[in-house]
Amino acid sequence: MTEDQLISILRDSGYKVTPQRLAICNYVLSSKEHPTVEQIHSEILEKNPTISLNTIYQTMDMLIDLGLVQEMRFSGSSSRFDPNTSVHANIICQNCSKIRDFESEGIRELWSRIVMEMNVEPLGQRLDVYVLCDECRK
Amino acid sequence: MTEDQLISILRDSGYKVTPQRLAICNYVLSSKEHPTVEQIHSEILEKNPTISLNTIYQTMDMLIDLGLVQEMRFSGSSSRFDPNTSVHANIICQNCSKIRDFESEGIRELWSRIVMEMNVEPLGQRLDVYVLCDECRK
DNA sequence: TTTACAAATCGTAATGATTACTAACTAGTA
DNA sequence: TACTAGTTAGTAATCATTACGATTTGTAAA
Ligand SMILES: [Mn+2]
Ligand SMILES: [Mn+2]
Ligand SMILES: [Zn+2]
Ligand SMILES: [Zn+2]
Repeated sequence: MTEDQLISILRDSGYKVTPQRLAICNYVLSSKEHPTVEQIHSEILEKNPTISLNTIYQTMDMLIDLGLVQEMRFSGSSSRFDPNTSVHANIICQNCSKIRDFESEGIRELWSRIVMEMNVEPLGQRLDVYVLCDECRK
Repeated sequence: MTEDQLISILRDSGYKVTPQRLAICNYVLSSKEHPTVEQIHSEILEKNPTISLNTIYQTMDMLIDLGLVQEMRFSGSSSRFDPNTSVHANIICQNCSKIRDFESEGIRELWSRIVMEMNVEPLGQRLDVYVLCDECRK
């Protein structure tokens, strides 16, 4: 998504466009790390040294409201945020907590069959697979 | 699972068999509600009026260690515990938070294909579908 | 451009679920 | 029966998240 597109979405939904929001959105929406608020905060702090942790929380609430990110809660750690809201699997290492996305035509197709079998209208989904990643298996 | 089987599992794993543990396990392992610690606690209190909330937490940790339950964290509410650790989907109402399990040969088969495509050795999984349940759609 | 105002931000306080601690208790064993 | 390591209950501490309020700012109307 371009910055102009993002700005349109914010304005259309009645959200004001602020430098803080742009900085946070730019980082989060392009992130592959499924970052925590703390990670987002320390990243943004480098260029915007007065930004509040609270603003990160509020902006994540906004992004959730807009359907642009999904919150993922875990035991033993704080929430992580996923800008990929399409059907995909999160491959999560039980040891180091790294998360890798897996997306494919196959998984979308198979998941849509499962949804059909369940006979529901999904508003969203969370498909986690818990593994030991290659590094942690060594 | 019978109580005798449960007792064997506890003993074999070096856990002592206490009345508190039996009461909690009997309730949780047969529950379909994906209960919270609070729900478990108030349920157990009726027959065991001095049981501590802390004991519920510790027993849940034990059940997780034994692989007999899975913890599910959510935004806006406390953890819920699922005694069904096999491959299944949790159909979760975004409005009233009720959770319904969906299990079938189809979903197990399709999920195993997805796992094959991902080329991982799963230690577990969490398949959530977010919906509005029949009641909440009215 | 200036003004008005609702919304956003920041810093901090409050909340609440979870975890840590510890003295008293008990299941399992010899 | 007596011993001991593990367990429990009660409570205190933690810490991620949410609530609050004074100040600032984006937006749109004048
Ligand atoms: Mn993801
Ligand atoms: Mn379930
Ligand atoms: Zn790892
Ligand atoms: Zn509902």
